[in-house]
Amino acid sequence: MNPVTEDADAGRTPERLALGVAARLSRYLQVLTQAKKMGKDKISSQELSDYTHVNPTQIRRDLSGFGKFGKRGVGYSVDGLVAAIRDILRTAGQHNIALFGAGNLGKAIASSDIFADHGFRVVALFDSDPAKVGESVGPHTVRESVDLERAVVDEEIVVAVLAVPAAAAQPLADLLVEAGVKIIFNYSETLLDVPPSVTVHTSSPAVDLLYALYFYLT
Amino acid sequence: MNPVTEDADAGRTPERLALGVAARLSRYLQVLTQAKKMGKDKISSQELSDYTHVNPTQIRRDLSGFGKFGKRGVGYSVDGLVAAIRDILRTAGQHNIALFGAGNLGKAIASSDIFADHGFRVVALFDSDPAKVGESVGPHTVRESVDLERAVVDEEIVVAVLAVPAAAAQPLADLLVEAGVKIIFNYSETLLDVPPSVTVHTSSPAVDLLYALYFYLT
DNA sequence: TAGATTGTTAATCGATTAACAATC
DNA sequence: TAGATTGTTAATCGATTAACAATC
Repeated sequence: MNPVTEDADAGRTPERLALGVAARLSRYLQVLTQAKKMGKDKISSQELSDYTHVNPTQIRRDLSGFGKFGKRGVGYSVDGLVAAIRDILRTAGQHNIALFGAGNLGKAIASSDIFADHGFRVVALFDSDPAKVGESVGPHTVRESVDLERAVVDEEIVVAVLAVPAAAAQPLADLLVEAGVKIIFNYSETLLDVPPSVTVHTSSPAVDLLYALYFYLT
Repeated sequence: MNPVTEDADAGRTPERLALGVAARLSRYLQVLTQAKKMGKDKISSQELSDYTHVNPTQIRRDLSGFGKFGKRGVGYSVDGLVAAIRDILRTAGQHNIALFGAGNLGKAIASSDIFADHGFRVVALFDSDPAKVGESVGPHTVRESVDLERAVVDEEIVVAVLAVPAAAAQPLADLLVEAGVKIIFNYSETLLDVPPSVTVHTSSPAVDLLYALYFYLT
């Protein structure tokens, strides 16, 4: 039940998705992945709305722009929708991640399957502390950052996840840019300066919390 | 140099901010906090734009709706703008957090100052594992969850941060709702079912990554 | 069939941007 | 003064929503 039997995508979506649509589709995907784990087979736009806080009409609208994925009176097939959204986002494949920092946060990420569920595979774990090199963390062995440039090329690493102290973040980012990494996921608080061709996403739980708090306090 | 000398806010912003505005103001605040750490005194809308990827005109527009915080030809005072935004978001005070789970992730959060920078104070660290109770993590001592309900009331806890295994998340959320917690910050992958009066924010780095990847691949 | 839920329209609302005078 | 950057307007564009026929 492949939702796209012809290679018609190039014709249908010649341009990028609007930022908002891409963000929402990613969120639907997360909920669908969890719903599947919980044994759900079908899901309605109303249920998706309960978990994402996106208006159900808008969910149907977002999806219907790309095809008719639902069944009236029934809802959407969880598997079918996962496949459809992955196709729309063109992120159906496997993507390799390098993880930097084997402290508490690095270990937490390396041991979790939060990335694996979405097709991201941690293929390397680096730490600058010689005492940590060689240590085992989950399925990984901590490596020296000296291998960095070769690893990026050899292991086709597109994304670097930074779980390092604030002071180490910018120098490391510079090395990563030079090595050809295109997306840096920054868990430190530092503001990173990189060329425009590289995307930095800084994780900021405190910002999310401020935002949630505003709507609680008002 | 208090940007709001009269208590005119009630008159000026009788309603909630639009969702987008509140989200963006939170992000400006994060950048400003970091800029201050880096010793910056003044900042322009262009610089703010470089770090937030928000259009500089929109930044000025967002801010000018609440007052004239900048100086033409100069920019914004970092300190002044931090105070102004905290005032607009009404999150100028201290807010108490309870943290659940003293595993790798819980330890990482407890030791970080990522929340402290924004006025959030971790006042309690709980773990259900008796072996961990009593252990020291940064400035905290791991407590038993039995104290939960009393702690929420006595220590005025508004936000609970969940760094627990997926299987433990929903039962814990049920307890927290009963104890009167209003905001749950969920670091597990689980979809949590809570009453409408409680806000759940599920952290999903993989979703953010999918989103970033889409714009890299296209 | 009866009930439920999608797909889609039409209308509104808010977000976004370019441009530029005001002014530090 | 000259250069820079804000505050603000006006015009456009996309997001959001209610409503309902189509149909499973």
